Amino acid sequence: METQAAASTPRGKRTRDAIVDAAAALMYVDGVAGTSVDKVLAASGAGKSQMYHYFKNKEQLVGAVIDRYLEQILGNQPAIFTLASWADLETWTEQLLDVHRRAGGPIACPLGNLAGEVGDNPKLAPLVDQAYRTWESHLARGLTTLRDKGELAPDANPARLAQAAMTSVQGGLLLAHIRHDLTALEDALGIALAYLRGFKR
Amino acid sequence: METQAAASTPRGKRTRDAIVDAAAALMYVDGVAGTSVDKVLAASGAGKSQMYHYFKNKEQLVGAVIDRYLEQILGNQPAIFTLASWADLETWTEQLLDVHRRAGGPIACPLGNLAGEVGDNPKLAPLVDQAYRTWESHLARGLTTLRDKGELAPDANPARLAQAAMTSVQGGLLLAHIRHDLTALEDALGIALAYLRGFKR
DNA sequence: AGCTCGTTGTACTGATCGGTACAGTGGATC
DNA sequence: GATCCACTGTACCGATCAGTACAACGAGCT
Repeated sequence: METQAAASTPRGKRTRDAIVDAAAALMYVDGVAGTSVDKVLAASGAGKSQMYHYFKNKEQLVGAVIDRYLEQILGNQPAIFTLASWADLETWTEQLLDVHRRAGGPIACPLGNLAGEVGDNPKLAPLVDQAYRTWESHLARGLTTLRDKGELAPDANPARLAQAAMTSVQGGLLLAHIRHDLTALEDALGIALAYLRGFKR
Repeated sequence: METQAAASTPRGKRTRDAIVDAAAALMYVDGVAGTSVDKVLAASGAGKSQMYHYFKNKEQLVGAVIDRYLEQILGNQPAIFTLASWADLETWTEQLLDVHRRAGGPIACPLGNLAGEVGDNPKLAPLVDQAYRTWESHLARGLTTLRDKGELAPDANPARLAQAAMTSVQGGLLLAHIRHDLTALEDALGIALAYLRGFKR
């Protein structure tokens, strides 16, 4: 048993989810190290035995939180799953902005927040990396669709363009975060879209 | 005595600097919360009484570290102080890349790493914000120079363009960090430069 | 020499950390 | 209704955390 972290009962699944949800919410605001296991359990109403029943250690919990973040992020930008036109790309950027316009919490990407702290943790860094790659792959797939439909130049590289778009999203969110001002993200997305349109066919 | 953190003797200054240097290096890799005061003191060879002689608490040490990061960053891209032509801008991006090409440590912006963790700390977040604004202001000043020389469109907004460039730098560095691959930064800087050149006159 | 004050070393404290031990409990299955 | 096992509650552990107490040092000044 290496991975552990399974729940075989509906009740167990609910408890496990509650722990991950509480951890995700707390770590979004206070960071990984700033969120103790005890706080997570207090917030989720679970006991310590549950936590260590489902997770080998805190690191593994953080791993589950990273997965949860990816789910939340993609769930907040559903247009990314069906990108097939330039209008869809605009819709996608609008969804991205809307998430943070209705922001209750801080303006920030939960994965981006983790990136600095988790940085070079040998167990966690690959998980963050993978999450970003998954996110980006949806973008790349959409751009490939556009290219196949002849709306994007045949020599355009969807993977590379997708990475460029991701850098804009992340940079824009980072600046918007520390400035408490969405303008940085709006501009960054505008520039990214303009750049992509440069490959319009 | 609110700020404390002064050294009035050469010896004291050396000790204080050693503490800040050690803290800066450790926090770059392990993050703020992951770097205990004890580790900093062990690495700097100082004792606890020194630390609390020069800093009221750990938070204030982190404040000094943020300032140190800004000094290091600007010191690594001296072209930013004398931007006066399009060639200077290219030189600047090259310096930015060179820093991380000879990287011993991780590919990352120390301020960007902090951004996620410090996030919404009421004392530290403003310091990170201010550091970024200072950094960006040098860029804006350079763009203003270009505009005044007639090499940039008169209606171009240097502050806004500078912010756009910063988002590219930060986004590129974040992706390059988690991918251990400078390509993301190279592309981001290339796109940023191309965007700026769109306002060339 | 003696005084002063910035500076230093070491020992300590109470709180909190991640993680463990262990005795249960409750609902499904036979 | 006995059994089984996933699940739960609580008490506890050693380590480490940020921060404090306090006695001493040492260089410049008079």
